[in-house]
Amino acid sequence: MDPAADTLMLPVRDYDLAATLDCGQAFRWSCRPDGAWEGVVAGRWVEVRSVPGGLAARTAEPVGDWHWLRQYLQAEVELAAVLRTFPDEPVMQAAVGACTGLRLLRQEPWECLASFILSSTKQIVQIRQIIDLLCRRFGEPVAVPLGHAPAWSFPAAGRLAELTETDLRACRMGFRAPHLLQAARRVAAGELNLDTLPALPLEEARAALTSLRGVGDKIADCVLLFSGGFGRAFPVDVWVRRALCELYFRRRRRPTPRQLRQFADTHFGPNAGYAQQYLFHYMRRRAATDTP
DNA sequence: ACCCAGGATGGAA
DNA sequence: TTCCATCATGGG
Repeated sequence: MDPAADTLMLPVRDYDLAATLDCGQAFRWSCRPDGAWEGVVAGRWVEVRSVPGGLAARTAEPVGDWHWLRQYLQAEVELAAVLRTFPDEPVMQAAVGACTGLRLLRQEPWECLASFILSSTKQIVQIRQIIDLLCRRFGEPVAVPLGHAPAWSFPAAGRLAELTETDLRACRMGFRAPHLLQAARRVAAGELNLDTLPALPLEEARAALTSLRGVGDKIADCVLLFSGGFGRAFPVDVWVRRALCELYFRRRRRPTPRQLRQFADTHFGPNAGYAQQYLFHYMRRRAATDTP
């Protein structure tokens, strides 16, 4: 054990690390053969593993205040209480039954916004590759355990703001490059303050985000749900649309985006975003296992 | 070769 | 309104 390392124990039950860290809400985690997950949060390398009674975390350097990780993992959330707010119907029962322990993280706003700007029409594997390239090129090296492979922070908005579109395109992000660049510049200039979004009503926060080029309702809701604490934000991507159409609109005409929004806003309750993540994970897992 | 991916946008029908 | 092409890139 590295003498410079620091550890933290988080008592929690119903926390499925694999489902949570690898379900498309965050893109920087990797699972080691021994089952531990490592990533970079708030500019620190960190390893998290499941242990009897909860989660155990380890950093490369001493940590005084663990708030950054407690905030990120949201282990104090009582999952059972969240699940109880879901509508009592067979679809949600099946979705919850398929992946107990799936949780929502509370991510850093800029990394979350930038990541989902890069997510449009990309598979999760590719999103991870793009973000990895971006961090290697423009992030800051962070301390890692002795002998460990190097790791980088997620580049700050101010760092990306000083780049050119060509620099970003070199990270294989294609037409998303100008979108990311504009977002970085507006955030760095203080024209868009991500830290104040959580205090706004959902509609206003969403409008602030969709004022960015390349950010529509779906990406905005990802940012609001995964980093802003908006429990009712409900991102509708291809998987969730598929879930809603197949599981709730079976015998009806193909719903318009407007109808889907209306349904999502009224059917799933105060933790609609949580329900959405269960549907997302449920559909993806089904697709992965059903097909030969 | 073809279709699809945690989309968004502007213009045509 | 709804439909459609386009954007860039890589996996299956």
